[in-house]
Amino acid sequence: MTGIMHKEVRVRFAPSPTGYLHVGGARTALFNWLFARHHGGKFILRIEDTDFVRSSEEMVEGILEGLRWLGLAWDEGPYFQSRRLEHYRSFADRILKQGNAYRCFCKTDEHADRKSEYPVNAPEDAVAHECAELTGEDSRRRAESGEPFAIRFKVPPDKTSFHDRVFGKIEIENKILEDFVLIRSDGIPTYHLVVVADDIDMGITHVIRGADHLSNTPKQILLYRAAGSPLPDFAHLPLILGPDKQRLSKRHGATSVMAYAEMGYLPDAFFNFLSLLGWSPGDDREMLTRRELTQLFSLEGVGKADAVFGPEKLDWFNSRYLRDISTETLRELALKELEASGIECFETESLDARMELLKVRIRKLTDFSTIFKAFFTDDFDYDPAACKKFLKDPKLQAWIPKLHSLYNEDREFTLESTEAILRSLADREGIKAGLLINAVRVALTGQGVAPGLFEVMQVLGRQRTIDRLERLGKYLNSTPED
RNA sequence: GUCCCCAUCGUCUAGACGGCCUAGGACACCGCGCUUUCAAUGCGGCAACACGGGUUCGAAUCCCGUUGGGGACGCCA
Repeated sequence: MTGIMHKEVRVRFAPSPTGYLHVGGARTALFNWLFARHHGGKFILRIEDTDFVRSSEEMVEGILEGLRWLGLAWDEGPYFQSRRLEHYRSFADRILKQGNAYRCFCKTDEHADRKSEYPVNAPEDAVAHECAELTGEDSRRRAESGEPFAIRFKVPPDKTSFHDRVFGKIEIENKILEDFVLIRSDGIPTYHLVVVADDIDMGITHVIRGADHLSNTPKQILLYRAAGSPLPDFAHLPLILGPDKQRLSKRHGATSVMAYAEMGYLPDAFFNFLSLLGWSPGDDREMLTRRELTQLFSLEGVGKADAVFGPEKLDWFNSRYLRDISTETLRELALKELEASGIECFETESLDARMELLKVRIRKLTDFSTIFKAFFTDDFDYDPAACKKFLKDPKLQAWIPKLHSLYNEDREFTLESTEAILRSLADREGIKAGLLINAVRVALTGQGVAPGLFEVMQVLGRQRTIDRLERLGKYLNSTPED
């Protein structure tokens, strides 16, 4: 156990499958992964599913899916705590035999009562447990007679302190700690026990987890001591909060990692964004590859203050990654997105040209099936705002058919010819070209904003351009002026 | 209520030994340029050391207090 392996860094991500992988958990996993990779160590996945009521198989799958999407491959596991119950029991027995724990025969609701009282009583110290005073003889006899009991850790007097790699020295008075349960009366071990037992067992060298565990750490340290095991390094990560500075929750919208996948974010962008939440390389760099991140990551760069999860910057990262991606990859992603949205894409030949036009304008993959839908299907609507802005001139009713027939006669239909035709029509009519251009943009894309109009014509092709002009003509005729 | 922790622009943050900080970068936002709209891009702008005391020749950086925020106090994890 010790010896040859003692230098290898071993970290773990230990989610409980009572929900999907949320951004906070993902960030924790990410930092663990980065730390392991940086040190050439192992990243272990452990599922903490000792809460049988709330845990589910489905959630486990969801968590694995999220980790895979983010590209956080684990080196060992997943280990399931629900399959190691015997192990924890023997760990607890050992503590019990040593006299560092005792059987508690109280009913569970007795403690519930006491708990409801304590904000009123505001006791200095934790409530005492009379079962701690039971003699070994009594205790054993009652246990053997079949009376149900829990096993509680006997918190020793004095103080407990430790050095956290991000928060520094943490110290508490042990008397504020209640004798906590190790094994419930139904025989199922609790979190504090399993986490310590497993971390010892799996040779975890660095416990990197959310700061919500900071005040639980002293209890666990007591357990390490009782077990006679050396302490791992602890590094608690500041929490991720919602824009209202409250703990991130469903109220804040999407908190599940897979929701971001579905909204069209790229895993690399999300990865990069997450890596900068609570950590900084120390300089101004922000666009960082996994490789760079791995090289740069260190616990020293982790800040202490909680971070607000603001999606605007994620959007920016995403658009940057989208822009830098290869056309082939983008094409595949676009096709996947269109398929998922039930859009049948026409003319796959000019797809790459369309990608080129669109890539600097999209912020999310879903933009392909929403605002830029008209680049892939004829089944699109005119954006009401665009109509209001660009189709209001009644003369358009005459100009659009003219343009339609001009393009119909234009055999070349090149970038140059299409532009020349439109501009000369504008000249003859004595109007600004922009007026026509904007209207035609609505005709071709349904939107008020799009890539350069004549380039759009090229990627759509002559026939489609003509058809769409005709469609606009009909639309203008059928719409009563206002 | 008790204990623990945190505190730089709206947001993410840089800011090792206190002086290089009239506090830097990025996102967002606002102008201007480019332009057929948008995006991209270039330039410029707005905007922070929570507050109060110390220590010091000198503090965003150290100490104390206040305020604010978060977390933990379960036979949940």
